[in-house]
Amino acid sequence: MADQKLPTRAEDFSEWYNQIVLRAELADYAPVRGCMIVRPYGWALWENIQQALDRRFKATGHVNAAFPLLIPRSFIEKEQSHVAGFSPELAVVTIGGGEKLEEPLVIRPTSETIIGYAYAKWIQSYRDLPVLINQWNSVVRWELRTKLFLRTLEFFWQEGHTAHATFDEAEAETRQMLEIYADFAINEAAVPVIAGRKSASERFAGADQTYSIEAMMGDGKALQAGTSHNLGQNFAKAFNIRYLDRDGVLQFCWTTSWGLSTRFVGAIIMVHGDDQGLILPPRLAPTQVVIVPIYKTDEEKTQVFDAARKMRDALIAAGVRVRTDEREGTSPGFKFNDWEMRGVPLRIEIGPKDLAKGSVVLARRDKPGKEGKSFQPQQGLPAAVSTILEDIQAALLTRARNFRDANTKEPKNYEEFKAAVETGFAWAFWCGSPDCEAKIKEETKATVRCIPLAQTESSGTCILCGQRSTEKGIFGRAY
RNA sequence: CGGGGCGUAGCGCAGCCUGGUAGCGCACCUGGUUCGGGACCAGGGGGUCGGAGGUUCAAAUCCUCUCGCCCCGACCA
Repeated sequence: MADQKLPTRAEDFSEWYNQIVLRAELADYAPVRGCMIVRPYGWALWENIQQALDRRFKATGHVNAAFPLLIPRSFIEKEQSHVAGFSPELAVVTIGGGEKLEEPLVIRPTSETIIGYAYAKWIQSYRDLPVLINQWNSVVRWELRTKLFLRTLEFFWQEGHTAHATFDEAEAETRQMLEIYADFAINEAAVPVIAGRKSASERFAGADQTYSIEAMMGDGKALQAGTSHNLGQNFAKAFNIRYLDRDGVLQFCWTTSWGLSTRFVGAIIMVHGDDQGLILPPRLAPTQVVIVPIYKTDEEKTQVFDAARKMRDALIAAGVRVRTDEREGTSPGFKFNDWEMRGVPLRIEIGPKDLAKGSVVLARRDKPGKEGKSFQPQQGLPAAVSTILEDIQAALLTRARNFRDANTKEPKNYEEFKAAVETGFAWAFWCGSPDCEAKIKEETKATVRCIPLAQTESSGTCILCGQRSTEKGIFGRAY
């Protein structure tokens, strides 16, 4: 049993990640380079992410729809910076039904253009606004370097697209969706994120303003976990999305778009996972509780299974996502490790000794070994389990936040800055010039992840050039 | 696309240097003993050695080309 242990995160973070994805059966490699098969367990996690987000979208007035996968190439070319940004990574269909197509079709890398086309047809009057549509789909971007969940040629996401009468409304929408992403990340995924504005160089192709939520992974690197764009009137002008205002004047709409992808699964893995494997936040875990029955004889087995199933049913009735592991031929010890690899937040062990005492053993995934184990009476178990799951959820967030804060420095000078971004984030004033940004990246591999919306000081000097500056950025090496 | 590494059973690898017709561990199947932290014994199934071409009596092994994957860089959610 030599190969049962994962490499530790300290040894090889990248390999640790790859193996968790494969061994927890979240995803597998596809026959096409850079593509991913999302396995049922990974998809179940994604479905829970979808539900948590979709709920929030609906609550803020958005509706879902579906737009086509294939887009006329000319559409992509209508918005200048959009085509410049995306053309290198487009997959293009040139043959259909055995015939060369008159106009090649691109497989959507994102849907601003096709949606712009539709919105232009649908919107006539200010009375038609705002339009608040989201779609759950997959998109294709021909990336050079891929990694399961974090960057694949095809990835699953949601993309929201809205149209408004004024800049202010569009900006409010952009910021609202950013807040929704942050709320989701923190309260559902227990992933602490920093919400902020992107620098010009990191802006979405075709956006006036891009906002993002940024999280710190277990190796100190940053991951952009969701983005929200104020597209200004760029796409409205490219696709002629116009409305007649109250005064009878024809105006261009103001549009937004925002997306969060299966990359977020990668964030959950890298934020919470430990050297035993995955740790899933209870609110998103496909299985929140696993019951492992322990027995020797057939008679014990019957009794233990019976008790385990009753317990399972009581937990289901209490709204807990629970399953019993009734596999034959594997030892309890194996099952413990197996479910720890898969990140199940709470394990219930039940055996003959527990039946005799009317108790069970609970083992928390977030606290390895004895420390996380406790005896619990079978009476009132569902309530106790719910409480513990909430406690785990909170503990994961606290731990992740502490880790991030411990690895976030406020360097006084450029030397300290360089040291800080070796291991984590640096929170530093930046003059805003692309030159300084580029030079910092060249010298340290770190980039401005975002300029946080929550600023703590009103002015200082740029960490590189020393010019007066009014905003601090979060710098770090990014995935 | 540049640099590096690797393709041999589902997974991890040995064999290759020095050609002789494929092996180990894990996993899988069967039976038995086990079972409160990754069990053990016995038996068994599974391979176009990434692909194509070449050299040779004979190629996993030598030569040429090719495809793919992983890691590191440049670009990105």
